[in-house]
Amino acid sequence: MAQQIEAPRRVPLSRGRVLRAAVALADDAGIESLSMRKLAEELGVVPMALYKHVTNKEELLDGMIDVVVGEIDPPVRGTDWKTAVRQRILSARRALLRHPWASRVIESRTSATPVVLDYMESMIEMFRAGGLSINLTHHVMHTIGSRLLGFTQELFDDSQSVDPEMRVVMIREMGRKYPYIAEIASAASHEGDSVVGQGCDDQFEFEFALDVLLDGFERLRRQERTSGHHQRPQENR
Amino acid sequence: MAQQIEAPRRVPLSRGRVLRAAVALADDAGIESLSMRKLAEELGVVPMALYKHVTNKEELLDGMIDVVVGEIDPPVRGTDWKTAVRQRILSARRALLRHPWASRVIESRTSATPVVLDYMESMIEMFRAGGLSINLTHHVMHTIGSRLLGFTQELFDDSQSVDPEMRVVMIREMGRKYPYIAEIASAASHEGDSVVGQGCDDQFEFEFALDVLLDGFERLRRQERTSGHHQRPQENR
DNA sequence: ACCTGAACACCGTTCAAGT
DNA sequence: ACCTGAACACCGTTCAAGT
Repeated sequence: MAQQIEAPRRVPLSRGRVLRAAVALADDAGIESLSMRKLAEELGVVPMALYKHVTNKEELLDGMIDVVVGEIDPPVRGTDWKTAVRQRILSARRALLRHPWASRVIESRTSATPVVLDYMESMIEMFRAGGLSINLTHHVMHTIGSRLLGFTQELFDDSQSVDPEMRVVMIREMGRKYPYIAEIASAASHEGDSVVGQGCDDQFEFEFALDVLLDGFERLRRQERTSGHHQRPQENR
Repeated sequence: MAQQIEAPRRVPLSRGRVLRAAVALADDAGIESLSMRKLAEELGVVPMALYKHVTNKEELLDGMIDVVVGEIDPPVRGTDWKTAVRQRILSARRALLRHPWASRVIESRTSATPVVLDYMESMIEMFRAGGLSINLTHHVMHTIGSRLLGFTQELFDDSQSVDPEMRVVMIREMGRKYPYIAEIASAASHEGDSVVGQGCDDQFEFEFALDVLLDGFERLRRQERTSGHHQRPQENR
């Protein structure tokens, strides 16, 4: 009868369970504290037991990305290509914001998994259905880059929150050496209603950039249809 | 007299020498084999000696980025803002291509060094001098993101070279599950003269994307000047 | 055949002992 | 006061020994 009490969580390990536990651990404790050893401990298992379901840590990370990409909504039907693409990418962004570690892990990936390829395939299909040529779609995919999955490579991380007073002091301080940066930082503090009083409205910036791109693509698509062939945005050389 | 022979390279360590050695080591052996211990060995020094010139590995990486950013040409004078920005960013790209590890290290950085802030400050100055408002410049900086330093966050790494025959086989193989991706990959193989017969012309793709963005910014700048205030790219909501 | 403990070959960094 | 060897607290993964 002691047996019943002793081994209660004999849920057998599976790839799915390993991946879900890894995602949960990264969500809670941060990606930097996700190690094979800690994950094993979390699952009440010896480290080497993980290697039965995942060949190494790289593949574990690949699998975790697959979980996140799996959360992206399928394309909506019955609208123009631009609206459909826009909505899908914003859905991807929502998935990514739920897992703050995901964008950094995606950046570190060296090759795409089948799940990621599926996503890319269906995004390409949306552009092609919208009437973009193969070549234009190709360039569009390169141009949109990581935004396709709902994030942007920002040059610096301004996500750390500082209280408004402190922020004003920092901006004034900065203004001595970097007047132009300070000007922007200061303007960002007062701008829209949605800005909480500090830093940038990331969602606004993301959508702004996305719309610059989509509008540019639409313009190129129209050029293509009238001129009959694809051409560079402008002759800039 | 043995002394003269024994200690020939008594060049004293300095922050500059440490950073330059680190850059050289990363260039030669790859960023993944840059460790404090190996760098110390390279300099003929005990690991702990490095910590006199660099407080930890993070700061070493920051310093390495500063070396790369220091290689970017200053802005050219006497042209319109778009040409000047374009040329500067292409110079940044050249610096980055000389140090293939740099873009990944930049991605991993959490805050900007003074050298990087200097660069950003002078880029903002270029947009402002071109007549973009503070707010528009702000959004432009977010939109351009990592391209400001000459690279793009690509979703997958197609840099590994495969011989053309192998490539054709891979594309056909892929075509079964991912017809749209294969279509693009196949088109890319035959496209321009500059394409070496496989994969994408990264330089073309970079400039294409850059021009989509710069043209979009110029359009918004003109809108601003006629309407008197800044507005979203289009009313897309 | 499966599972797993110990060990290997590394890390970045602390710290106390040596000069 | 400076320098540095050894040690600490981790890694991911191999491998051989145990069941």
